[in-house]
Amino acid sequence: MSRQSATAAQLTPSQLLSARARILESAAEMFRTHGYDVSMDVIATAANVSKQTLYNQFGSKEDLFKAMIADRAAVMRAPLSASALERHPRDMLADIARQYYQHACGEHEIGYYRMMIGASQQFPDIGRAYYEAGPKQMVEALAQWMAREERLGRLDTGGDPVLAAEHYLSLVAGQIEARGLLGLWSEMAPAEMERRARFCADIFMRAFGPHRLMG
Amino acid sequence: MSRQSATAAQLTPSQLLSARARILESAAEMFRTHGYDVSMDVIATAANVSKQTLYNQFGSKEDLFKAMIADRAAVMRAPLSASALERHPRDMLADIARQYYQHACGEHEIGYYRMMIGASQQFPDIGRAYYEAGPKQMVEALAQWMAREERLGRLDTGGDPVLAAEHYLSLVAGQIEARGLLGLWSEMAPAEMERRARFCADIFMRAFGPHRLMG
DNA sequence: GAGGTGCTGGACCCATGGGTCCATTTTCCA
DNA sequence: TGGAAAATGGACCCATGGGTCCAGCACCTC
Repeated sequence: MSRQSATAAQLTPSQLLSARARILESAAEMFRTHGYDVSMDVIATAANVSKQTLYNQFGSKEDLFKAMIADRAAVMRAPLSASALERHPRDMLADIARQYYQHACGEHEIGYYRMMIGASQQFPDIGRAYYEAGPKQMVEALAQWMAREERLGRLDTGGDPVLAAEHYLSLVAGQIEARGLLGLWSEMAPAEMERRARFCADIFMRAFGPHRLMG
Repeated sequence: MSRQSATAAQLTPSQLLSARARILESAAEMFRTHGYDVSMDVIATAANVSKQTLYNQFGSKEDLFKAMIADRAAVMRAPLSASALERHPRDMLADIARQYYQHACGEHEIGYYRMMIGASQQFPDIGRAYYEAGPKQMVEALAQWMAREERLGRLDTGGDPVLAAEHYLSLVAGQIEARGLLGLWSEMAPAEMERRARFCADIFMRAFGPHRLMG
């Protein structure tokens, strides 16, 4: 009885990866969709791997989970493309919002976020790791950019670019993220994304633009 | 062998409640701190009740959980006190932020929120119920107030008070909530709360105040 | 082709936990 | 005060799931 992978014509892309990578990929998917409660059997089946191999590669469920987190963290990097830094702040900000709406608030990413939140109760260090690999990186990158714009006289954050950056990201994420975490999917249309992105950028510029009305 | 409750002098407050209320209270606490995975034995012990009583009152773990949600939802009402509606918007807004920082973003409330997020994966209808009993109520109450203020000429939300209300709440919650969900506790000092509350109100007024600079 | 290495699948062990049962005790109300 | 109703606690059933073991098979290297 030859295994599936013996029939070369039917190799799916994931089967071409090493066993370890394949396991990590499947584990991420299973953890994301089922939470930490997925059984190891399910993960093994999804990875098209025997349970024993799974335990050979990763000593325990906890270890597998942590390895997967570390693997995912590497994927989450480079959130703010350093390109096009010379555009007008309003355009840059709107673009950040657009990117967020297109990539970061879908069922996929929110699923990971939800999983991290659940896991951070069981494994406290995981919450910190996720925060520092994800949200914190975005805040810092944005704050640096804002500080630069402030020196150029194109923004006025009142000397606290970090707080301003946090506020902008909160503005963008808004209730969207909260609704997603609770499983309420609103299926934003492209036009709606565009509207919200512009709205966020406008609001921010009104509050932090160079010609502030009041001190 | 007399039971604890027979010695009247040592009755704790929770023992004075009816069995059902006591169970709900303990269940909420256990679910909050341990997630949905707490065993029924632990809940029964915490409620100082036998397992059988627990199953007599609530048919199953799932039913108990849902009953607890419903019970909690009733507690979460009345987030925006209707009093003092005639104050200056800036003060009103700052006060909302203050209330949030003092009550809604502590370990306790965030714990419930985290639990809901976890549960909404297992029981999809719970996410909606929680959202509608909690965040949505706040958004709507705030939006109504904003619409009123707009008619009075003291705010200018551009005709979308709901979006403005969502934005203000996002501004207030900001990264605080995200960090709390991931188990990162920053222990905000009162002075810091005050600073953030004022900052939020100021920012909002700059963007949505009556004398807007640009359309 | 011999032999080591590693994978497979499937049986297996055992702790946990949802849920039930029941003999006994407590409580409550007539 | 007596009896029904409800609570107790502790044994019990059984499904699930983490983790192990093992006999066989595939592959790779010398």
